Formats: sequence, structure tokens, C-alpha cells
Amino acid sequence: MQEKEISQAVIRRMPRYYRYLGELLDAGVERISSNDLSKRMNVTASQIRQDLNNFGGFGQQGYGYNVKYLHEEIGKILGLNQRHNIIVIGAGNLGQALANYVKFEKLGFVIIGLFDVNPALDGVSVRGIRIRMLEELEAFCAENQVDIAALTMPKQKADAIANRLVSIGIHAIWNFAHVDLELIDKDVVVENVHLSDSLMQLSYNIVRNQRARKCDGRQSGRAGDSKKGQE
Amino acid sequence: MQEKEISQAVIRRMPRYYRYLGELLDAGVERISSNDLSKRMNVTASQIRQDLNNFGGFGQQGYGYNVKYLHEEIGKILGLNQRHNIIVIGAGNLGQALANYVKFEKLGFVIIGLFDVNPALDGVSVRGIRIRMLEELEAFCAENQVDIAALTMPKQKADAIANRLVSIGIHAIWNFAHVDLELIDKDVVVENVHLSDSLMQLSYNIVRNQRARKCDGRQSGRAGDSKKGQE
DNA sequence: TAGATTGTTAATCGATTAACAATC
DNA sequence: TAGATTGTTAATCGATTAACAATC
Repeated sequence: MQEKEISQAVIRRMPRYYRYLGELLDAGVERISSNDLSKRMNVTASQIRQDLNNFGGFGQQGYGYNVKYLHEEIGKILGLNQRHNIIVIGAGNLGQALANYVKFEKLGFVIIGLFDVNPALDGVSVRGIRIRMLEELEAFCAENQVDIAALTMPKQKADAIANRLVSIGIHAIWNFAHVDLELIDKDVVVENVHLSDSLMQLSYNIVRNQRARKCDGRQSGRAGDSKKGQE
Repeated sequence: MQEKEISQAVIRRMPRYYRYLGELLDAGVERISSNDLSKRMNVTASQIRQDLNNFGGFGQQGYGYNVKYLHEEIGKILGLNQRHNIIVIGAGNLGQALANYVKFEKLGFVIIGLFDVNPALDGVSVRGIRIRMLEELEAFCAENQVDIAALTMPKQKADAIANRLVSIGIHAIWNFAHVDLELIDKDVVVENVHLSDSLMQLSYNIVRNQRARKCDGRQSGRAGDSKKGQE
């Protein structure tokens, strides 16, 4: 009876489909074929059809896909048809930036609380959301349904707080701390946003490009790039 | 003569190796085998050896890998041995959060400028970095070496500004705007950070887990989870 | 009906894992 | 030398692409 597991590679692509379909919807496009969509998105039509068919047949032979319907269905697949309440642990710059980012609400993600240990922040409001002290965490979670906890505090504290959250009954963590969380409960879903890692990937590709350019230059006989070991 | 292309799947794992090796280094560990590292990191030893051997033989039979050496070498591979100057376009909450995040500097990424169109922000300083008006962009880039531009402005403006940056000669973009940039120059490297997509992936896994829990409950005959369609 | 395009199966490609000879 | 562990080749697995029959 168990559903076949869908690979995370597929899941990673779904939000992108959702975004493109949203744009088509806004542009008033009614239907689209996998072929047309593939050209816009720079993927193969085959991949689109395979990806979608993991979840069901949303199209119609000879017609393609109804944009509005497919957009809605992908939204449901991604859980955007239900509201997700978020608390943010760590009300520093990043935490406050998340709280200020209104676009999440349109997708059903609502930040309902901010927590910090810094007494100077106690009671301060960010876009109408009060910053509370971490001691109040348990009481707050007892009174409010919290679906996701975003961790934006220093990595040293991340494990302890994450497990505290898990023990309160929170099953989903959006982790911005630069560690791999070690959780007591394996049923918790964790989504990592490691900005440093992202920068390093960018950096790798920068130096790779530099090397490629240097080779090109050498091939075409351009002068001026013979010195190496530059800082 | 061209180097064999290394897959992005490998590149994505390199920062994680770098991080674990850094932790081992701090903990005073001198050497580590692929097997020990694989246990810590929850990957196969085979994968570690394969990944590293894309870049060269950093280990020694019968010994393993020297932590300090390997850490350094991966750093070089990722381009962390050179300084990368960053400007941030969009000095809103996220832009300011990036500017305030000191940890990037330890990795060689230094934010040297913030730009915005909002006159109210003109001249304001964030951690000693002055916010400038977007008109000054070209002049600033002529006077300063800029290696990376981080885009944290609304998505509507992203394409135009990205291409403006590219035409100034910037080859690397760290894109936080929720669009796939359409660039005039294909040689530019783009690293996307799509926070909404990340949230949606998390959300998918949440509802998948909910469904799984519901099934478990049914199988083991537990009561109290028969009602469905909860908000 | 004819044309278009899906859903799905089969073929290919690439990435991961296993195995082991080389060697420290 | 014997034991350990790499670097690397071969085997497996999974993901992507191609092909095409089904069908709107």
C-alpha cells in the first residue's frame, strides 16, 4: 500500500514548475504543452512529463496541460493549500529579514513569532510580530500551532534548541545555522539553507571560469596572463 | 588539454567536506581515513574517495588523509585562497543581513558596497559599509574590484540590473531574487538562493510525513487520527 | 477523422557503490 | 614485513532522455 517514494531530485524541481505556471497564469495563458514549457524552462519535455506523472496524469492528449489546474495541483502537492505557521529562533538580522519578507505569506507561510535571548530585543516588534524571550518558547508553542521553526541563531546553540523544539512536538525545521543538526527524533524534516556553502559553490565556479578564460587566452595567443600565483 | 568537467553534484558536496575538516582541525585531529569521515558525515567512504580523486590524490595508503592539508586543498579548490569582493544590490532587510554576517569574511568573501534606490537609505552605514545610490554603481565598480554581486532586490528589477552588472564586467551573481535570470552573456556564473523554493520543499516533506504518520496510525490501529481534512 | 500531445515503456546516460590491486 | 587504507576500475543503481502507442 505504501506510495512509491519520490526522489528529492523531482521535489527540488516542483517549486520551479509552480513558479513558471504562476507566471503563465498571470500572463493569461490558458494551456501549455510540455514542449512549450520545456523551451521556456530549459529542461526536456520528457522530464516535465515524467516529473508530473509521479503525482498523476494532469494533462490531456492532444491538448497539453491546463495552466490554472496544473498550477493548483502542484500547489497542493507542495502543501501550499494549507497554512504553515512559522516561528523564527534568533531575531538577528536574518531572522528579522525573514519576518519582513511578506512574500512567504502569499504561499501560506505565516511567521507568527520571533524568539531571541537578547533582553534588549524583548518586546520589540518586527512587522507587528513581537520578539519574545526564549524562555517563553514552550508556553507559546502550547498556545499556538507551530508547524515550522526557522533557526537563524549561531550554530553553537542550534543542536540544543532544535532538540528542544522537537521535544515540544515541532516536526519541521528550516535550518539557517551552518551545521548538520543532530536530532533525537528521526521523523523530523529538516531543510537546510547554508549560505556559506552557496557562496563557496559560486566561488568554485568563478575560479573554474577564470582558469577556462586563461586557457582561451593562451590558445588565442593573448599576452598578459602568463604570470601566475597572483594574490 | 581541457580538464574533465566535474559534476555539480560533486561541487555541492565540497563545502560540506570543508566544513567537517575544519571542525576536525579545530578539534586537533591530525589524520582521518575516508572510512572514519564517512561515518561522521553519513556518506559512503567510496563517495568521499571518488569525490576527492576528481581533484587529485590527497591521501596516502595505509594512513588516510592529513586533516590540515586536505582542508587547505579543498579550500583552494573552492577558491577560498583568494579574496572575493562582493557588492549587494538592494539594501533592504536581506541585503543588510548579508552585510552584517561577519562569517563570510573568514572565508575570504568581503562585502565592500551596498546599493539601493531608496534615497532614505543614502549614506546610511551598515557595519561600516556605506549604502550608495544605484546611480553610483558604475563609478564604484570602476574604482573597486568587484568579484560578486549579490542581488537582493525585488525580482521585477533583477534582470535589468543583472545585465547592467554584466555589462560592467561582473562575472558572478549571487541571486536571491525569485527569478531565473536571463543574461546577455552566457559566461557569467549564477548561484541562486531561492528561499521560497526551499520553504516549498520543506512543506512538501511536511505533508508527506503527515500522510505517512496517518498511515502508520491506521496500520497500528491507533485511534484518534481517523478524522481528516483538518485545516 | 487527422493532428497533437500525453502517459509510459524502453534505452541511455551519469552517479554511486563495491571491490581490489597498489602502496604506504 | 603485515596491516591499513588509498586510488581506481568494475558493477550497480537511479535519473534522464528518447520513443511511441494510447487517446483526446
